[in-house]
Amino acid sequence: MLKTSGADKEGAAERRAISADLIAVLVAAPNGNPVVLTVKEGTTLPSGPFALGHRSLQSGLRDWVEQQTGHPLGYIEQLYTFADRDRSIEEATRRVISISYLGLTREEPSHRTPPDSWRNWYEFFPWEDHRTGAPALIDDIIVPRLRQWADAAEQQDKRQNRLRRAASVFGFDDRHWNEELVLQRYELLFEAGLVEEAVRIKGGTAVPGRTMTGDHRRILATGIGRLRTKIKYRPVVFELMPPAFTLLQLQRAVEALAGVTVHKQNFRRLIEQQDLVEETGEMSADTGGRPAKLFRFRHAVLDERLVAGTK
Amino acid sequence: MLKTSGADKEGAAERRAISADLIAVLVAAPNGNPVVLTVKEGTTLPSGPFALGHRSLQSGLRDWVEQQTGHPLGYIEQLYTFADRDRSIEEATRRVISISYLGLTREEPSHRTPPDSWRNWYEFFPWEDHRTGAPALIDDIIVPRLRQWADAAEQQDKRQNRLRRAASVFGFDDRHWNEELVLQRYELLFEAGLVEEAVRIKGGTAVPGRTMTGDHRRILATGIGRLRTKIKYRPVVFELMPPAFTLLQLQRAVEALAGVTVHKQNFRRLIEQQDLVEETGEMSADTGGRPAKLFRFRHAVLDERLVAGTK
DNA sequence: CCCAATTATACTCATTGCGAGCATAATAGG
DNA sequence: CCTATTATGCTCGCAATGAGTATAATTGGG
Repeated sequence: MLKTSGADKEGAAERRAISADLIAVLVAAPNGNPVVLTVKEGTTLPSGPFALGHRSLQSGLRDWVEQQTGHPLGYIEQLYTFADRDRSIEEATRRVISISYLGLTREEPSHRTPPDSWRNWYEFFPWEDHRTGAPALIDDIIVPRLRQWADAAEQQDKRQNRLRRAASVFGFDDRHWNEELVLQRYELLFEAGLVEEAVRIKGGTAVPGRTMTGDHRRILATGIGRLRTKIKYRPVVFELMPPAFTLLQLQRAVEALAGVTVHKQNFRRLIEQQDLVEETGEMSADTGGRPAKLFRFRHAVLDERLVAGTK
Repeated sequence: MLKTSGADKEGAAERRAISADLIAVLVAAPNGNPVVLTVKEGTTLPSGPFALGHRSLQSGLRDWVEQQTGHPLGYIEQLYTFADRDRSIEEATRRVISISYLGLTREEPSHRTPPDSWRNWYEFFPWEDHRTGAPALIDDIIVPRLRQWADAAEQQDKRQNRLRRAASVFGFDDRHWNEELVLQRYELLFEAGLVEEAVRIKGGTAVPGRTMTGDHRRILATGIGRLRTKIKYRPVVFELMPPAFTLLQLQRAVEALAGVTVHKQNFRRLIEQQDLVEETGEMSADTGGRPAKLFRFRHAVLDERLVAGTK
């Protein structure tokens, strides 16, 4: 399988059968709405074959996105490379390697893209939005069905195990909700046969939540989870913000991504004591209450030190 | 470059030119020695073509490693996928995608592998071992040469920028050392022309530190950095430990990976309050001082909750 | 013009986590 | 018996953090 060196002959036939795709999870957050770019009526993440023309994966992705959306891509990060044989049916003889990326863009979804191609990502993961408390669907549907699934195991210890895992990722039986475990929750639901993608294979009925082609929803879950982790220790939210913003707008963006609310005063304390922003001098009028100062991101912090994030 | 769908015809010719490799960063820590598996006299990481026969990348890697070393692979994590055109010379017409993995193994490097194929990883990164204080080579060689490099920039602000970056990743000018920035330090040295791999291209002379083939040292840096981050929030060190160990042995393993020492009492407090281990009932005789209790990892914690690591 | 609703912003307080140190216990080896 | 070495228990103080109180400045509706 693995040899100690790269160049050998017998691998040549196999190599021909390999092709590579890029898959992008492109995120924006116009007025506190967490959205992701999709194609084909929200069923598919934008992707395509990886060609030779580009210097690197990142530059290829960046060029393509900027051309498609007309907006600069602020931040790019590689997510994961998938190459499992069961990714799709045609791969019995041919292997597709999919390299997925997370990209953040500052701008409002615009004219260049069809209006419905940016989707609120909670359509795909309705159980992930806890900004107004835990969604009813968790207690009403998900937890009971996970309990059923746990009970269905043969051995005692396996039942316990399933229940513990379920409780720990979904935060019931007084564990608390950890918003970063997006992928773990999706995988648990998949394993329990509660998402459409699993139903296709094993049968049964899924819990609510829009499905996607192939394993795209899993890739999206990976991206959201990664982003939720990242905002806590790197100032990446600013890649989603307009040049000037109020602190509440910034907070709303963080909350949109994290899917939980934060304490307003403490949020501001954190942002300010880290010197992440500076006042523009202007005020925002349309806050609906007392006018708020406008701030901009201090780009200098990126050089000064390896800074913490927003949480 | 990217299309909205995977299956199109014009990409076919290009696809044929793509091949995929796996590259492994395999780590062990026999008696507090951080070692990595290498081939070709320590110049190369084990790697080989990625074949179609396996269900997934991970299972392929696992099978291969267990067969080669005769020891089970405790933990596997994908590191990064490289596909930049300038990775090597032959790739003008053919693109090699390299998928790199980090793997941890519990056992002592053994009979199955030649004795020198496990190398202390600080041979490759002598500036990374701060267990007995900052290595002299940092103040004596690296810092002066980085200052030279910073001074060599044309514009004032670029000089400042370089100096700030250098100070921040290498922890001089009273910033403190952040052991996680392994990759950032390597990349800075590369950019400054101070590692052999850069010297090959730009000329000049490198600072001490064993070099590797192609970009293997960069991949190793990625792996070490990732592992240093990971041990802080996931209990992965235990994958490197024998079934029973003293708390000091555990601490030495953590220190070996992190490259810094930790406060003994606080370390124990942390381990115990997290319920990561349980007493075996046995005592270790050969500690050289007061006998120490032997502990084992509580595997149950992996199900119970998403636990923190050792720091 | 006043009042309710909404948002901004300044402080305070208690708890926790964590770095750092002191003190004591138990062994080996000379 | 003394010293070196390791194990282990405990305390102190600071910094970060979660949560609440109080006050200021708007808008919009009666």
